Amino acid sequence: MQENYDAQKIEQQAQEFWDKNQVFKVSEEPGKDKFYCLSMFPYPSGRLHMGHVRNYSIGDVISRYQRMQGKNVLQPMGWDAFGLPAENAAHKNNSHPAKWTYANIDYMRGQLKRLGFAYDWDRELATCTPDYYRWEQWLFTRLYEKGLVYKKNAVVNWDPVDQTVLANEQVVDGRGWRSGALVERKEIPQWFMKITNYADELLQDVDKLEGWPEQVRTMQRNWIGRSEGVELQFEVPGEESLTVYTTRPDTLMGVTYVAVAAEHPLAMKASETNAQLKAFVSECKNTKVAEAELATMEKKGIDTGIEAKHPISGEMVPIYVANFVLADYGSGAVMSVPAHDQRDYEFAQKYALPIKQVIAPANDEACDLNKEAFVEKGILINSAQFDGKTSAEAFDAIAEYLGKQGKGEKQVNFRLRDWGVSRQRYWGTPIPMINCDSCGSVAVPEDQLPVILPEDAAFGDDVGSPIKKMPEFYEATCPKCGGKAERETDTFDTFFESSWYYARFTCPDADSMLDERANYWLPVDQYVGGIEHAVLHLLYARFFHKLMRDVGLINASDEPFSHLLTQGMVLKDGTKMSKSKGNTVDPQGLIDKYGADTVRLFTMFAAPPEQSLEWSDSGVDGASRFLKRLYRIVHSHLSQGTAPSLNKASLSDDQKALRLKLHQTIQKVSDDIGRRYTFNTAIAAIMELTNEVSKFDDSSDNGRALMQEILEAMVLMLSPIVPHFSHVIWQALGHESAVIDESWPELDESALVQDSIELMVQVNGKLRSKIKVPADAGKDDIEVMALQDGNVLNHTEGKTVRKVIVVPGRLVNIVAN
RNA sequence: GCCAGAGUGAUGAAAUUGGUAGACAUGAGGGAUUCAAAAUCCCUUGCUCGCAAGAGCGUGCCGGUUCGAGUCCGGCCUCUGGUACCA
Repeated sequence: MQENYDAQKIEQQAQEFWDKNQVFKVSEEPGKDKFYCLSMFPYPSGRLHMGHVRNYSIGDVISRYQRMQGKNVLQPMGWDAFGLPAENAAHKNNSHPAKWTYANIDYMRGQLKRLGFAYDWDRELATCTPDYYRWEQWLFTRLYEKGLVYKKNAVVNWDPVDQTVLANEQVVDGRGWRSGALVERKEIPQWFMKITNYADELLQDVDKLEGWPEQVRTMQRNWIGRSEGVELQFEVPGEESLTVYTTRPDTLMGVTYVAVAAEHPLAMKASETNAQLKAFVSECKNTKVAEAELATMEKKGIDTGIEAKHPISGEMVPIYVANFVLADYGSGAVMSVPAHDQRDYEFAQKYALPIKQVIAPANDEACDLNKEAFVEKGILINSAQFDGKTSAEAFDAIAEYLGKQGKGEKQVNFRLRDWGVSRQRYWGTPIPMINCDSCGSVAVPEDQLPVILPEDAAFGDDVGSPIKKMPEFYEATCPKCGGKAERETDTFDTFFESSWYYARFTCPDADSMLDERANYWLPVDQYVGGIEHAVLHLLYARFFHKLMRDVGLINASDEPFSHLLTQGMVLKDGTKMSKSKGNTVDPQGLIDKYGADTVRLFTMFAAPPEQSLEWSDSGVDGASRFLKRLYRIVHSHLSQGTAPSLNKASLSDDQKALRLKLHQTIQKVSDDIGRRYTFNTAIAAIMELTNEVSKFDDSSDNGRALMQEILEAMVLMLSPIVPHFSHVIWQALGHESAVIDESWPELDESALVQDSIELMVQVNGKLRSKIKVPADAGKDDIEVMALQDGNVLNHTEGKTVRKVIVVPGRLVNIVAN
């Protein structure tokens, strides 16, 4: 063994061994417990950033730990390769998205290999290859046949100067980021997937996800947002009735106006003869298509001059056009009850609309309608025949009344909207549809798939998707009538690709979307990724899993990910590290300077995985110091020759104490890595043990034997975290085998037995002393010992002891006054 | 706005089920070693008072529950993520 720790050399040596012996390659082994550990695959943005290193280190630690538990572990890696940044880079560099993407993949693959992650690289996939995306085109056409896909108009951000659709992040202060033009909302036809058909199942199955963090389950539930309410109609003389949905039908008698979206047909019609209204509708066009924008902007509205008839009272109420009503959600119209809804209240105050109280507080709750709306439930007043009913009773009574009149009925509603999958971009999967003048939308037949994205498209500074200007791409023949038709030039939302990659990894070379191998490996046992994906990506992947199940591709599971670890963000200067913010720390420099193991160790040590990690360059030194120190300890131990075997029966007190520490450490580290996933405290425990070991100077046979036992256990426990270091040290410690094939160290319960333990003694909840008691001491004995303690007597003198609380193994609290 | 988190020394953090607040590490200060430096090793390090023993205070803010609260409850403040076309 070389005297000094040379990370670069050791890491090269370990990696050559892994490569040569193909140790990460894995196949189905029926009869052996499988463990599928997946880290969210990266978008190939150029270089790895610290968030990647953190994410993949976590996944690798879990994978290697599970392998040491004897599991058949699958850990794959691939590339989420379609997306907007590639197009932006292509425009900027006058290059091509494909070229940029593939170059990034090559570079980043090298970085991942350099970090020593135990991936089965034979399963690598990139979503921008036809071999991959053809199967989602195939699924889409199947779903079209099943009626789960449809086309409708939806609003996008439109840049009137560049004549292109903008992503929300491309809209800065209401203007296009390139042109600076005021962005307009524009309705265009787009493809949708009926995720709402699965809303009930997606919601109910959240209950099954016991291996998920509670916060993510809550976010999923809230996002789906099931509510029970009533859908009802307001007649509009001479026009179509307005349909509205409310979760508070008990407040129906308090409706004083109705609001519709600017894009609503009624608004459009009224604005034809009303210049002021027309100007307002036009102004409403200048808001970005983002919920946060709509929710925080100043609420404005204008009277259409049209009135609607209240379905119960028959009174006429004004119809307003309001900028906060979503056109493509629900019916584009809402009823307003200013007395019992805060937003309606503020709107009514602003436009001097009547505020009619119809709910009185049931208890002594505050209700001052001069100050704010009363939003709690209560007892109905001013509601004709419904007066005196509770809100709950009125809910049913009003729904029943409306039902009899044919003006409404109870309805379950979801906040979740259908998934719009069309993107007006180039670098994505072509949507496999053909538009025929006589047949309408026709799916591309299976034998004509894949629809290949032309990678030779011209890509200059001209914005917009080049395939929209490529006749050789869009000119097509209608599969139904054989007539001239046009191919869809929109591409899929990139969430499409990331919604099923986890399944494709089980059979990346299958000549169908999935084959039987999927049922062996799925579901993913442990999924690891950023908390930013807590809602959308995870929901879409759950949806896809159910879709693939329902077309018969998966039969053994209803959910894709049984355990989820949501890794916190790596922050720099208090904000997310990301390429778009330009505050990334390049891990490459650290790897070059310290080696992969130090970078991995520091990343795991700096914070628990679920917590955000504020990056600081200092601290990496500490990780490096620890490895050097441990290396020196091993070197010095080995320089004394081969250690004899341990005689457990004749341990000295010091040896016993150190062996206790060792097995306490094994117990803690096993729990921290195996159950808690708190790698930082696992490492801290090993560091503590190292500190004890370096104070231990004992060259007796049993001393050296104990040292060997400790060093071997430490190397095994560290091997998931610093695998190169551990690979080399393990062999130096005299083993022929590779550490990656070893089992996790075993706990010796007998080493944990202690004769006496220390208890804290409090007087009135304040720590006053510590006492040492026999491990098997009874409560009464402990109480007596505590009360006799010198400093305890100082604090109880002149007082009466009222109560003594003994918490076994922990503390004694004496209550005295 | 809404949904979900977070807030503890100079810094990253620990405290797992309501039971020693600050483990482990960084930084800083002091010392050893060295011609010198680097590296390494040892000691000190929440604040205040005290020679010391020890005492008081201390986990974003205000209040509550409890023998006991960083942890539970109510109300705030600040920051972070998501908010359906960034991924």
